[in-house]
Amino acid sequence: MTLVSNMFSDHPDEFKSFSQLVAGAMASPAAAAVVASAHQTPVSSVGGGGDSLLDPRSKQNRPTGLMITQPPGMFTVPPGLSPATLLDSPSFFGLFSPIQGSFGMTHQQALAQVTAQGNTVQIQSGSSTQQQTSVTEVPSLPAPVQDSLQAQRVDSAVSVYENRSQPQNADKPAGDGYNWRKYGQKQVKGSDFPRSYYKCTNPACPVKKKIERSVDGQVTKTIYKGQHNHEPPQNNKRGGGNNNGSSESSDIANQFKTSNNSLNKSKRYQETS
DNA sequence: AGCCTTTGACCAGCG
DNA sequence: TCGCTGGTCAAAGGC
Repeated sequence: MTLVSNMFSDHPDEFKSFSQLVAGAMASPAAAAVVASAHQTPVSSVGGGGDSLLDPRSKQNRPTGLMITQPPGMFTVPPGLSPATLLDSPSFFGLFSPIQGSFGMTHQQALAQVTAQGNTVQIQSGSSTQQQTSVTEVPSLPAPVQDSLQAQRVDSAVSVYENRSQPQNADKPAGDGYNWRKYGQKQVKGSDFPRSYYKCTNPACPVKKKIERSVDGQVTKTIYKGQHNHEPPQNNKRGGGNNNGSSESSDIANQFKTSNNSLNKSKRYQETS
């Protein structure tokens, strides 16, 4: 984080376009992890362990095209961390504690607090082996899901370091602590790659995620979204569109809307696994 | 048998 | 009002 922050602030004229910026970021795996997270809310920034991302010079010097808006309550974590392992990580709560005033709280307390807030967590992931910067948004987990994931998180915590150096597999994303079922795929406007839609297979789990993958199978973007426990159950009406009653999902969808011409939904891509 | 993926169709939101 | 777009459903087929 600090490395990139310094890169922006020390060389304000060095990156003038998105491609230049990405190229520069890719030169450093650590830098790649924060390319798209340049603009953070205060909550987002605490993960950097300080004020490195709050440097006003950084904001001024970045091209506007790079700016990615984020809903409040999102923050970034290093590549390779899964939602489940993230929740189990002491550093995860360290990310929240400065804002929440929860220094010294237990994992259970912090977990409950985060869940109650219904925050969405955004993870930026990238590696030297990936040509795209991955964006992962992770929802806070509903309590039933947290319970069901307790055992899984033990294994996830062990494997997190192994995963860091490996490309993500969107088709078999069980490594993030969830079991997913794909329920749709579509070519979306403004994206070069098809977007796949996954649901958590756990009946008590409202979490969904969208994954965009490049033609060579690399994950370019992962967006998690979840529903709060107090929200009404989903309408099972066929073809419901945004009829799940979740305002959050609309916000996230709008976050990635663009004005480019579309490739119709009929255009499908065959994913390889 | 059960779960998963694929994919055409449907629907709501939005400009 | 209408067309575009993203998100979802559900039948069909595969494993």
